[in-house]
Amino acid sequence: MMNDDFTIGRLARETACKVQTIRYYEEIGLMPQPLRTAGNQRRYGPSHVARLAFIRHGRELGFPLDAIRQFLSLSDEPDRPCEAADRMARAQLQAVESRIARLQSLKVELERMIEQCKGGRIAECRVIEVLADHAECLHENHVEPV
Amino acid sequence: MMNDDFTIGRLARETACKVQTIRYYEEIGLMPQPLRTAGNQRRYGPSHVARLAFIRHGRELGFPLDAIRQFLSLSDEPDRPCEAADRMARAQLQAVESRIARLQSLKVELERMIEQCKGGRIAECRVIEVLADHAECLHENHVEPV
DNA sequence: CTTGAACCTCTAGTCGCTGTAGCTCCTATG
DNA sequence: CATAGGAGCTACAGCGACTAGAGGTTCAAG
Repeated sequence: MMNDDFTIGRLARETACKVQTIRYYEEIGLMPQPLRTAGNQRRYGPSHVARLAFIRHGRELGFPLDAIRQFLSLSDEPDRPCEAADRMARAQLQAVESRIARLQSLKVELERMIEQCKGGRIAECRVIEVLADHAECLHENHVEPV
Repeated sequence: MMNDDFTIGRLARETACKVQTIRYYEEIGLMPQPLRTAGNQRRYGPSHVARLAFIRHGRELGFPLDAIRQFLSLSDEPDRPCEAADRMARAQLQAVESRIARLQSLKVELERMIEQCKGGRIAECRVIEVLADHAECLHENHVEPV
């Protein structure tokens, strides 16, 4: 009926996801347990392809698996308001924006460091110097994880 | 002589680093084993403060511990050319730049997703839709890890 | 001398996979 | 029909850089 005839390898190719990753998603309950052949091999159908593509796309957009789990359960209730999905997307946007800001300030500092290094001996190396002495930085606020 | 009289907690406060993290750095050989009191507690001196500050600053600039390990061994040989340090800093800058580029394209896509969502039901939610169908994305290239 | 904050070791957990070892299964060819 | 080998299976270890907790000990102030 639902012709579940894709092997895990086929599913992996279809969705550009590694085989082990699919098994991992199953283990943590993100992908449902598929049918098995008599010889215990997994067999998938189109619904699995769609679900895995959804997950992978979410990951590519930087959502953590937990957010994706929530998106998936939201998408199971098409009549409910999409407020929650919207909120999660906005939160992710915020997270992305703050990481960009953080990386921009790192970039500036690294550039400054590199530019001032005239390629002499370690003793005069600005790169090492700046690392050694935080006071030489312009930015005090590079604290959250990169 | 070198008055090693900072406790680990004091060192942690001094460098804005957690106590466990200091012990972890010692475990992986990034920080040297300090003196111990008769009661087996660690006692640190100014050189430890400097070294840990160096490490933390490197981390804040996004360098992996391995790069920091190299910086540290470079700074032990002040007469050698600083080429290697320079190269590492440039590599880090490149990494930062490519992460910024990647995040910028995520940002655009998230904004598009959010902007088109009119806040109705899940069934019409653009956020869910875009996640479900990769073809709705403009960017094909969001593949590397965030 | 007592209290309690800070220290100690050891272990396990985080996140999202990735890799390996040592099997079994499936299918295509001879 | 036998066999080869690619693909599948489970189970577990490892990555990076910490972080958290249990359960015990030490230190310094009062």
